Amino acid sequence: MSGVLSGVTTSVNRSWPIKSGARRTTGARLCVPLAQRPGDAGERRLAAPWRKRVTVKGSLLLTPAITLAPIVMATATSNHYSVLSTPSSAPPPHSESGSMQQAASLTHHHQHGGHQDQSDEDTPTSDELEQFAKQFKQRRIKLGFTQADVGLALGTLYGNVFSQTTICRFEALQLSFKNMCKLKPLLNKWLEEADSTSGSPTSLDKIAAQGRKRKKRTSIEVGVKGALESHFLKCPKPGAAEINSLADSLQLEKEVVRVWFCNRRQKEKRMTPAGGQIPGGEDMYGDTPPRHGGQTPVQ
DNA sequence: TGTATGCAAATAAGG
DNA sequence: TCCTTATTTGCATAC
Repeated sequence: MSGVLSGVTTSVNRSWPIKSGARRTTGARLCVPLAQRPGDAGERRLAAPWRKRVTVKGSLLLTPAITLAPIVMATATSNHYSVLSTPSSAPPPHSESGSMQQAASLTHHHQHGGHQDQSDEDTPTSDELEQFAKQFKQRRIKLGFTQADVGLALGTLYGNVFSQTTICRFEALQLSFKNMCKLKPLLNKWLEEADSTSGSPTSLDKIAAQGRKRKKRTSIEVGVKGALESHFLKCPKPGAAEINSLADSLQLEKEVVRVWFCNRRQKEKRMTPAGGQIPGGEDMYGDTPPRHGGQTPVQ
């Protein structure tokens, strides 16, 4: 579906070799936070990372982040990407719809009742989010949808596709609190739709408005990346003209190259010990502005 | 086959 | 117009 990127790059192949230290080799599939890894927004890796410090409506919630480890383990159901109307596999017997209704209603806990706007009134508490995520997952599985199904369905319904990854992280509470709040209504709508198999799109269109369509992630090939890298070493902050010619020679969008350099600089800074020296010498940009008191570690 | 996760591309916000 | 910083999101791959 989203395989097409207007004319550019989206290369197909794996572009990044798995680093030897990569976590995925550790075997266990724990929700191990990678916060320690410089440069990783480690917070997100925790289940409900926000629970440990988020203040909602003035109240400070602090349940151990661990609380919400993987719940219900999916009973594997085979499938292909399908949209709402077609559950991945034969939908499991619709038993226990009782508890299934809960998730949806849970969401409306605040939202309905009044019809309030997205004001703080609407902001779910982290407990509600946790609860919703949990029940969402249970219901999704019961309905016979995979995470990928849901992601795609959101695209179909709202014009806003999400990846399996995102749905997965939502369920595992591995998104930021704000992000969770943002996705929740969409998922809840989907849930309602999925339930009322009637299939008549309700007020979905309204939500579609939010739909920003994210550019498909460009996969930069290893060779190209190498070229960028070596260029970066020589000149970490190329000017527009340089970016243009680089983009030309590498056959990348100018914007892709620009963003690559931005991200690369960002990475460089992250890897640089807090107040410290770069393993290769002084500040390579030569302009390290004493910005806002330094970089804010991402917790 | 579906789910979990590392790394990084894309985007948002403020300057 | 482009930068920095922070955050969101997904590809690729491990499990």
